[in-house]
Amino acid sequence: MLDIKVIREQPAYVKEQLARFQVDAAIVDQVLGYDERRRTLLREVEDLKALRNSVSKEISTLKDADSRETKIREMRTVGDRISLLDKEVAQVEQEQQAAMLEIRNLPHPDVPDGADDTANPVIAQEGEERQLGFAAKPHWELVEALGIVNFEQGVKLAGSRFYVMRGLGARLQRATIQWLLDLHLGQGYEEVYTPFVVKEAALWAAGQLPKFRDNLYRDEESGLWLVPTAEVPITSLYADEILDASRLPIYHVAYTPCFRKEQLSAGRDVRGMKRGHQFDKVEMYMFTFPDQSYAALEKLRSDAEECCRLLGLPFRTKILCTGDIGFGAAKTYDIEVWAPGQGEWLEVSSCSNVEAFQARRANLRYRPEPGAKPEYLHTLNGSGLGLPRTIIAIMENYQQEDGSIVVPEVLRPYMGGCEVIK
RNA sequence: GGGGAGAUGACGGAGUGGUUGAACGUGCUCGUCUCGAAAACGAGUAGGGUGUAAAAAGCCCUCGGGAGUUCGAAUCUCCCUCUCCCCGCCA
Repeated sequence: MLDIKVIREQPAYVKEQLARFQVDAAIVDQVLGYDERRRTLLREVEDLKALRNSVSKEISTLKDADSRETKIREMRTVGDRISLLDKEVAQVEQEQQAAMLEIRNLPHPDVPDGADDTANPVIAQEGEERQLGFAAKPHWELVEALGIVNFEQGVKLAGSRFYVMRGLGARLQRATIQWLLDLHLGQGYEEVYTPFVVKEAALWAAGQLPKFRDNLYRDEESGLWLVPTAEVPITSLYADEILDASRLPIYHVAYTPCFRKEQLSAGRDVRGMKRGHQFDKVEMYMFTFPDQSYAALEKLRSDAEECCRLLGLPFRTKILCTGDIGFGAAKTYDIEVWAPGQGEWLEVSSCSNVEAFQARRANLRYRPEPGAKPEYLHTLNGSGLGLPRTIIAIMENYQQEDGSIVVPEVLRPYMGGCEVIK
């Protein structure tokens, strides 16, 4: 959510920035209209309440029954007017809030214009689009031959876009999660384990709602939603709280499964494990002072890149353009790893500074100094890393001509010393 | 699933219709005292909104959440949520 003060004071700037996302300026005018009306109503109703309060006090001291009756009758009328206005205020407030929740975050000056993901500039790269000395196979062929992933069983259990991992495949996944968590612990993150279902409010706070409603799984009976990313529960970890400045910055890392309906056109990304309705992810998340969030974003990015580097995967980092950056983000880096079997770069991490966008939605603040007014803090999130794609890249990069897969050295301790999956 | 108790400020804990945004205690901050500390004493210590160039003052709202009664509600009524205890059931 944007700061209403910024909208009020710099509407032209807000409109201009939103225009870069093809967002109609009308929504800004709409918000301004609600805001103006709300404040007008507020002034009137608050004056009346002040009147009522003082007269009520007066009534309690009046001895004379007649004048007492007169005042009470007067205040009855005032009370009616107040409840009428109160309802109007509530109505306008709700409309204003609803409109505010629809407005995306404003981009950081670094964010370039661009139509879609093909316009994201590459800003760093380590490693090449490596060619193996033989015909590289896509991962779905490798895993089927090795019997470590079973796609049919996934379909049998839950339908398309689900799969079952088994044996060393399952273990490779578990090892990777474990290793990633341990790595981030060493980078200064505190591990959290959260519920995998959350209340609706958490989805609004994180900015998943209203936009991604159709992509989320929900249990009607309990009103709980399956998390699409650990970012959602972590954002609300401290919602409605005022954190002491001494606690900041807070860095968290969490493993969760992620559930997304991903209603894509049939035929797109259907092969293999690249895009399922359920996948695992290790997520990094930061709560920082506003003036430190961009330095934190660089740490986040470098911590994510370190995962790729240590796994020995060629990777490159892009900065997302206006056509690709997410709803809540002010600036985002995507990290992609090379998958020689499929012959494409796979996005394994997305690191974003959302500034105060989520903090406002989650009512998440800190107190700069004892006695000072609370301020919204900044939050950042970054995958470190997304699992199936990391595993895909591992399998496709470490495959050998005979179809076996060498286990990256850093993962071997987590695989009981296993060096090759064959 | 059945029965009972409760939800007040950072914490403990008063308060059952009229200067109670809230006694009292603890904690915290500042000051006095002290060589320094402790103790003692004094003062201060919620959030939001509106207001303002920005502040401040003033005003409004907030005693789990919502609706209601009333001139006036932390105090009365209804609904919801959550917490705790007992019984049953089950991983």
